[in-house]
Amino acid sequence: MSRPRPSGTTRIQREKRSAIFQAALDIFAENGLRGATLDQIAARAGLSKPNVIYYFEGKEAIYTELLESLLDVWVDPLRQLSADGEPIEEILAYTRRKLAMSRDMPRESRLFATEIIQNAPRVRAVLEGPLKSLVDEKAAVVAGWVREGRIAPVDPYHLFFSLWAMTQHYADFDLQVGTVLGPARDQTRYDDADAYLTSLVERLLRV
Amino acid sequence: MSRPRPSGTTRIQREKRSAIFQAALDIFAENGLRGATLDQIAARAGLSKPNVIYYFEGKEAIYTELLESLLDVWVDPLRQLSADGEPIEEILAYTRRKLAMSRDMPRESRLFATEIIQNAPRVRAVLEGPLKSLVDEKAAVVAGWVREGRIAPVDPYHLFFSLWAMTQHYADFDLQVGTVLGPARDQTRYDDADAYLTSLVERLLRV
DNA sequence: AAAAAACTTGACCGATTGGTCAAAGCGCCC
DNA sequence: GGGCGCTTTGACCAATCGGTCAAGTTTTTT
Repeated sequence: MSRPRPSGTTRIQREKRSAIFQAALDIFAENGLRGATLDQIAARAGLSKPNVIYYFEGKEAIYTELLESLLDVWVDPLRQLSADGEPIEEILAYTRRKLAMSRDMPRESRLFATEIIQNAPRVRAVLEGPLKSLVDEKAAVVAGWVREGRIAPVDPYHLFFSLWAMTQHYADFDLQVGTVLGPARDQTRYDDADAYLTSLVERLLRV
Repeated sequence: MSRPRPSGTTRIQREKRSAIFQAALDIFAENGLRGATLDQIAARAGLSKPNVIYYFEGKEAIYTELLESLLDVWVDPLRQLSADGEPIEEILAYTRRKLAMSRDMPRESRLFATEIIQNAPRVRAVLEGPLKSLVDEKAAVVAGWVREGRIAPVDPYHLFFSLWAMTQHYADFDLQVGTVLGPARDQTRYDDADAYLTSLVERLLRV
């Protein structure tokens, strides 16, 4: 409240706020909110600490704004799941979208994972509202497919849980996956995962 | 180095060290190493901060000792996977052991999850050594079952990844699971998960 | 029961933390 | 090019951090 926010949005504001978000994503994903420091974020963004505070109310504000700005992107793959398509193809496409997000946005995945593990005091409302509604809606679609006999009987909610778990695992537990697979399979990791998940979904859902 | 460790192990030492471990498990699982404070741990254990330091070298020592003491328990379910049993029954039993661990040891699950997500600088050696060996050994068993045509062809490593991911998901993402399922299904959550995973494993592996 | 050993803690310390503030720099429009 | 508002920062602050220490209390040993 005490600090007057700049009124109009200038070019510099867009650039610097974006740089801070990028830096904060790195730092928060690796250490969580409490484990991250403003100095780390400022250093990574190439700014001084007071300068960071000039653009955001404080450390927690960076965290919550970052989280909220990512939530939409994060649940978007599920939004695209269409009741009109061929059921198994739809679920396979959803699985691939989620796996691609693990490959291309591992920091975001880790950020959410850390937040949820630590009881998400900051995104609880979003989980309980929009996310739950969306999942309920799409679960109903899957339940419809089951009723029509177009896929094998399956609990839609646990199906989603397992898809989330398996795809996000490759981002969140990247270190473990890399260690167990060894350097030889570093290149093909996500291709192998894609093939495995494709086969799993088909076997699970084919009537 | 400076502080002389007590020589023999007394009753009080066992009790207090155990109390500190329990408290530390709570705190570390929720905040990670950097996010946890000695004051929090001491308060939860019902001790003064200097008293905690009396029993451990420092915060990091509590963390690493805790982690190491849990590692054995954590990978034990996989160790029990026997090449002599009926393949699908063996993998189902393994899945159930892992799911039971999520139900009964959620804090431990979250502690490991946080550690791995944050690049596990402290358990890397264990991952690269003993864990990798164990997984390689058991993956060979599964590969053997595939070769003999006793289960459907799968990549053993990705099979393990998916089982880890799905079972641990119920502990690590408990808040999300609970929110999506709603209070009505709170009681049956783990029974439903068990039924779902049983069906998934059977459909995935049955020839 | 007395001495030794083990245990406990209030007071304290230097380092780091999130955040403030006044003053100096900079860019952009007239 | 001069002025005004946006931007930047060095110096600083109170709070909290991990950890120390000397002095006391309790438990165990003899």
